[in-house]
Amino acid sequence: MNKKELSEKYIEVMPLAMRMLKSYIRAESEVEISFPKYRILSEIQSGMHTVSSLAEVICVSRPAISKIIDSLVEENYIVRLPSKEDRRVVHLKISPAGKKVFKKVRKTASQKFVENLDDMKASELKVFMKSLECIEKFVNRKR
Amino acid sequence: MNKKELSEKYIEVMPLAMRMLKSYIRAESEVEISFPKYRILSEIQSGMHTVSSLAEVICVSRPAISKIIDSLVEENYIVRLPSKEDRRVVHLKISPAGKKVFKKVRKTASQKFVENLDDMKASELKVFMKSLECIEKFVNRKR
DNA sequence: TAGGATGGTTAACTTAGTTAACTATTAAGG
DNA sequence: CCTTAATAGTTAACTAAGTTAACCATCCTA
Repeated sequence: MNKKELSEKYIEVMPLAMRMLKSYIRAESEVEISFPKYRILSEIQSGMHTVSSLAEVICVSRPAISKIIDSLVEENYIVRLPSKEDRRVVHLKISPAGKKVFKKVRKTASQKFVENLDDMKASELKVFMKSLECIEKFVNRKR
Repeated sequence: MNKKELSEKYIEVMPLAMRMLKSYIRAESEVEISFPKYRILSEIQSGMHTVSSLAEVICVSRPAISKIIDSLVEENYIVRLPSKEDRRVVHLKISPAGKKVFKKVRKTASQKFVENLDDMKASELKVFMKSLECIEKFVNRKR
């Protein structure tokens, strides 16, 4: 197995896979949301509730996060809550509206995705899942 | 196998995989190049030599491609050659400098990638390759 | 208690994308 | 032929998302 070949395949495939995903996220006709915003909502829900932690997990600068937060606050999808313990930090909380949008977008994306899977056999699905887990293992090694 | 689970895994893993790739492309310290530019150089070399064909394969609007081409021409990495047969079309050709940069960046990215693989066994590499092929098959179905 | 570290924001800028409108050219039907 | 439609590319005007540098407020620590 040629490692160089492998890396070239990776370089070839990932942008396509990512583009497909983005098109799913943005395919929601009623509630439009960008992919970065979707990711932020998602991460906040799974416990990342400060600008710094978001910046770290998404691997983006803090000002970038701060600006997207501005826009999400503007849209009433999240609220900024200054911390009592440490007055430098601002806790980010998803609003009911934000939760609703997030769920809707996730559902639509998931449906689109599933549509694309509908003629796959169980065995193929299993292979697909294993593939994703393999990629996941790769991106998570050596942090 | 739960299809919804599968889609959620996909949504989780792909952004990470993509971010890793981008960091490799931009890791070249001497010759810095953005990922979209890298992709365009890559596609031109594999035969896509008009704005339209690039826009289609990269799934981006033609004006977007046209503008990046402007910048690549400015940097002397590619040249625009008006076609003789059809005077509407402009053929894009990579310059020696462009080829050099592309190769250098690809080499660096590939090295970084390979570094990350170095403790993988042959069998694991094979699984990885199969995984990428699986993803590839998925993104290429139903066009 | 002074000095450095941390958390967040603002400012100024760049890149990459969008749609709409335009020019030039080619293809096609009556 | 000649008008009309389609195609290739660019320009214009705009937006989103990213960068670095600089700044303020707060907290920690020697």
